[in-house]
Amino acid sequence: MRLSRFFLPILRETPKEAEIVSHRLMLRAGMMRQEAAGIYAFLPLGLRVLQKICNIVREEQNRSGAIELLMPTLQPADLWRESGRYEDYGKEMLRIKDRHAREMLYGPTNEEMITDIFRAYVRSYKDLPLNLYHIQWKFRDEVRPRFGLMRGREFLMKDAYSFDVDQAGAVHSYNKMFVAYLRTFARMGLQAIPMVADTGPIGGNLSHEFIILAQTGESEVYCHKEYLDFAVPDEGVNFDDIPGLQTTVDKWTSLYAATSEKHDAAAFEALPADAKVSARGIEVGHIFYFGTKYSEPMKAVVQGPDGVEKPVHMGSYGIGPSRLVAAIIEAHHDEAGIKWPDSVAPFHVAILNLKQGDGATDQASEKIYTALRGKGIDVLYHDLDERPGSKFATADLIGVPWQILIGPKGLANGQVELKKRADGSREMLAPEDAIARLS
RNA sequence: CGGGGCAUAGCGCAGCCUGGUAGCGCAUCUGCUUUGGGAGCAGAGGGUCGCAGGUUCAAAUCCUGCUGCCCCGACCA
Repeated sequence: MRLSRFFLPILRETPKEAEIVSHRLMLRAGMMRQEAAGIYAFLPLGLRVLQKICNIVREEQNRSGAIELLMPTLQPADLWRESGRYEDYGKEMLRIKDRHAREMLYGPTNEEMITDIFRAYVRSYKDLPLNLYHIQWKFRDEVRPRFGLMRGREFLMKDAYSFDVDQAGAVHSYNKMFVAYLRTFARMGLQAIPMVADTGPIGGNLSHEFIILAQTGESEVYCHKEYLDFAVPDEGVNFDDIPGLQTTVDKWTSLYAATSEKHDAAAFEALPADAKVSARGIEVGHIFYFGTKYSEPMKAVVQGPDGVEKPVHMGSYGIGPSRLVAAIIEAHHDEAGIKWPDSVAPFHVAILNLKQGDGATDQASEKIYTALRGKGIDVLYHDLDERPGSKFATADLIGVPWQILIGPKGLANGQVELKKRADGSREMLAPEDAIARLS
């Protein structure tokens, strides 16, 4: 992508409404724009990151055996009357009437709808287990939205719903998601720690929040230090290996880890002094097992081998991709801007032509640009007529992992400079070598 | 929802107390010079001062009401 043909509205100064670093940097980097309290438009750069995140989420959901579908944002109120949650949800739910005065709502979550879909088609235990997910916008009319994408009212959520004949099956489904989540966050450069969680209005009795540690986190969390070094299962993990998955989950839940709501001060104090980690955390995922809470009132039943109909055991599993954009920035930034992990970077490499209009640098830049594109690499070519300093600042701000600096000085020796954004390291290379390095 | 604050050009702000020509920096446009860490000079464009009432000869400025947004707290993926 040539910057001259892209839409990247960089802000040199920070809009005053932005308090936390991810919010500031997203606005400055031209990733998003606020349209109302807690409601944002994703601009092209932000969308690229969001899509990368969604794709990782999708790959890991698929790998674990979950199946993607897409439910609507608007739902009929009647479904929610069946579960009893239409009244329970309160003002957080955005209620709407259509032209026929039918009561609708903008979905804050989808348990009722997925249960409705399930019960319409599934009759037999032979069709289970089943895990259906979608990635869709949600709306929760928070009293006080804040911190940009971190706590918006409209947010993108991946929500998966599992269906099993019995509790043992449901626990395995839960474990699959547990492991899929470990992998998902790790791939984004985040060390997420599963913590014992409150089940909240969704209900149930088996639940974990996946928390990443960050100074600007919204809640106090407490955990054992060893979690920070635990290895995440590799992509060869066998999701059908019931005891194997259980062993992994047991390991990841063996040590103390809790958010402030579930904090047990005595248990935490009992840990060795150097093992105690008390920090701020950002919730990036939440998984629940809630049994027959919805299947029973909504009559989502299957016949077992014995011919008896029983309500299915369900769980639901959320990840907030839009919040993750902010969370990743909180974990990966410095004074100059964002430092995207490769896996979610909006572009893999930025070419900075340090003397636009100069025959030699123009030619070298074009050549490298074409070569990288030919290899299918996401490259942003800064081809505007700006001074070097300005190009450096822009590239550092938007956080592209690699920068190729092409200037007259280097070219005089037949070299360009390759800079790694993460640690600022740089080296002079022949253009072909820089290209090879990035391939 | 309780408490606090803000609203003046795209962004950041001054002006308001003490009413009288709407200003500064950055950004934008034109030209020339410049080109390895947010360039210099010269010129230009851009604002119903959040909205609605009121006071006054006259309101960005004083008064009343409303709306939007931000922060702290309570609540949540």
